[in-house]
Amino acid sequence: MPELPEVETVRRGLAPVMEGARILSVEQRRPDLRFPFPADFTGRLAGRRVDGLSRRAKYLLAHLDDGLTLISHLGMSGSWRIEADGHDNVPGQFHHDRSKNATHDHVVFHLAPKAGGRARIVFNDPRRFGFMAFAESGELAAHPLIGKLGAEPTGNMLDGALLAALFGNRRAPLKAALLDQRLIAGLGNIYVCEALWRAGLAPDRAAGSIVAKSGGPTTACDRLAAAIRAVIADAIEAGGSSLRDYVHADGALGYFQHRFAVYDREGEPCPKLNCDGVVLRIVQSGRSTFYCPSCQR
DNA sequence: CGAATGACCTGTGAGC
DNA sequence: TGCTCACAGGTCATTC
Repeated sequence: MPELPEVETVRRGLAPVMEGARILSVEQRRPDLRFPFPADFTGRLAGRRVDGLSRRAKYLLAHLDDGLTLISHLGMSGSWRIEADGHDNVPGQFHHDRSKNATHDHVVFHLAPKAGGRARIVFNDPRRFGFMAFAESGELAAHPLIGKLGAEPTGNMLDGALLAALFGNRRAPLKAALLDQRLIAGLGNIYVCEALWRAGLAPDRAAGSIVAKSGGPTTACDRLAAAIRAVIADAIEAGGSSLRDYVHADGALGYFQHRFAVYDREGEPCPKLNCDGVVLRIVQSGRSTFYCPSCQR
């Protein structure tokens, strides 16, 4: 369920255990997820120390002490969980109650955390749309999965001018343009719906149509950029959002925001102040879009 | 090149 | 209870 905020939340959950930890061994329980695992996957990880854990768009990046980067993606249903390993206690961790069956536990990392003790982190993914890959030392920026990603929707990079430049004369609907990871990287179906609602823009408008010919003080592109950043920042702050089978890295469910302004709220009143619209569901390029036809134009 | 479609895979909830 | 169907937060490959 992971869009950027969920991946960032996972990163923050994993970092205290993974960063500085030595990888003792890795269990790989099947030959592939969405793609085959890299050659000698477990062999290249065993014995390495994790220098840092970062994120690019929806990719989680583990930087190893020999320069190798482990790239992982959660797909639609992937999750990580942390468990104590052996009899040692890992400080601050971690239940493994969760009557979750282990059927879809595909990869297990056995770690010696910096803080001491033993931990294991487990990658679970029922639908197996997730995957793992390596970027060789020095090749991360040009990696096929990473190199063509667009702007991060966090921080100051994303503003109205950038959106105007990206959208140009594109005829694709706003919804499709915002989902295109080559333009902005990290938005998914939920946060695109939410951002368009916040910006008051209809999802089926051509992306190019919101680019002002001669700009007023605040253009539609400015509003949209601000809305995207706010939606993402709020979600990261809330610890990400979850539905159904998403599991927080430390197993803490119920931590997340479960309600959205328009996403999955077909037929409900638009929550915007003084708007009497009703949330509509339409299908764009095969995926549900939720929006308010009254205040999104 | 941009845009639209199907494919990948399992689980869940709704409706009968 | 059990069956079938529609649908699910992502990306890639193929086609026009």
